[in-house]
Amino acid sequence: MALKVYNTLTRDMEDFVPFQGKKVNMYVCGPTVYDHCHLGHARSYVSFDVIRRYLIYRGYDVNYTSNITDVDDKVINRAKEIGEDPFILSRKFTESFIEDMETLAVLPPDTRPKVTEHITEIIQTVETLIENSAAYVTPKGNVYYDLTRSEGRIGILSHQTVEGLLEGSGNRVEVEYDKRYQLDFVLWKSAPEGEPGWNSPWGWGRPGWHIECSVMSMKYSSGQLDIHGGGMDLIFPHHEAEIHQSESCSGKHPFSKYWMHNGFLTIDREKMSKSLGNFFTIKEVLDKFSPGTIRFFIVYTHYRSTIDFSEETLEEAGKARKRLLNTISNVKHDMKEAHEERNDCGLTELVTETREAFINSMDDDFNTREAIGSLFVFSRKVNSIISSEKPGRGALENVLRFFSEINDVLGIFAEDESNASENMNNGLSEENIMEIIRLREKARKEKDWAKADSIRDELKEKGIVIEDGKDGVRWKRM
RNA sequence: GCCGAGGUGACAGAGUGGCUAAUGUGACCGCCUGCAGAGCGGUUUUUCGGGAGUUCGAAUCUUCCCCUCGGCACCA
Repeated sequence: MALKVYNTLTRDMEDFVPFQGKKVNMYVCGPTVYDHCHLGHARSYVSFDVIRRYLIYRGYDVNYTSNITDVDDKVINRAKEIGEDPFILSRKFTESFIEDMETLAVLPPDTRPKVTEHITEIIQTVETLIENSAAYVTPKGNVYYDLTRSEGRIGILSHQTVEGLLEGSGNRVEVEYDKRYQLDFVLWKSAPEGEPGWNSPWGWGRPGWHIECSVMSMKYSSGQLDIHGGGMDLIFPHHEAEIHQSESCSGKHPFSKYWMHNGFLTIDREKMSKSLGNFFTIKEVLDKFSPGTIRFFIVYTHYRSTIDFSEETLEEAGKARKRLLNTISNVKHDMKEAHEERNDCGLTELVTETREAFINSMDDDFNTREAIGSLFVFSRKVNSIISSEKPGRGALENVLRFFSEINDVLGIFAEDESNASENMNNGLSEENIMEIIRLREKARKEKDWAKADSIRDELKEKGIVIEDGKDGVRWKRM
């Protein structure tokens, strides 16, 4: 079965066939860094991270670019509000963003271009557009894209008619703009001296929002993309503007072969966004939930569906994920006592079956929900096998290797957690813990329950959970 | 106004023509246990917003109706 992808451009499921063989140029619109990123951003970048990882898993050579919009009216306004230098502000939030992505196990892009480092190229591109008579300069020093150049192609991505678009924009005519046609969009925006900006052939100013993505995506690919991604809110006007600009500039069609858009994250069914003020930053959510839980929460939903955020849904995700983590830790535990003998107990076949199911689901437009569903089945079966039979070392290793293979794609089993019982952190070494557990065992033998329980409580406070089982005591870090 | 998404068991959420619909949470039972928690095993929902139709057969296709939600140049 071939990999299928939903393409916003055609509104259809399509077989994924890149322009050239196994090479995939992928670009995902990055954040405007005027504040800490919120969970909605996490949703987008984690979703595309999984898509990227899966393509790699399937043998594609992925070149992944994701930008940082580090100059923009929002950045400047925010800086003004709090009396800070806009460039210092954007650098600070760029760092915050990168830190969040690392925490959530989002692989760093191959290239992470910043707008401020591409001003020359942006100006060149705008010049090219003017030369191609696809753009015009106004007396005020603004440059607009001339949409009459895209006659018949307006609404190509948003699937709206010109009338519909005009009507939609009717209520909010931007009077301060001096464009010829209501739907024209700005490529270069003149700015008063003293405001952040750059010199250009049209005077002091800044790039418009859309042009940067065209410039950077084309620069770091072969001029055409296989996949262009972003949040659904970017479909119009941002991504559509990119199509017009890029194609007018390069002459290559299509600018991007596949357009992929992730669904929103809502709170009480309302879109989480900065402008509505109903957002939680990634850092805020990290105070209450582990990175693994947050990532699992996102990956557990199909990337195009809306996810409604609440503490309950995150808690549920955490519990669900724990089931899988438990199997991993159970298998690891058994490995210690497993013999070399080749007692497979059907595990190898189970792994093969599950891998097949996983790939089938993921091939279907990255259906992570269904893919994870098959992992739960796998998990249950493995638990069942290891609790009733004694599989050999090789078979257990095979299971662990499979989990790690899955983790390469989904990134939901952070090593530090699944490995918790192996490592030492929070002040207590394994030795120490074993020592304490021996003390408690002694107390238990003497039926000194009070003492045993108090030791248990004490360990719990330090984040160590004791489980009295059939064959001895197990412990793990929370 | 224009465009779009969707209504599936207590909840969340897969499934888009065919064995009385995954999976997770919850609930219940059992195992384990000094107790507890955690863990493990099992059980639970004959049902897919409503009507009509197509079909040997539909949650899945067609049509009508009802309802919810999102986008429309700030936005992941």
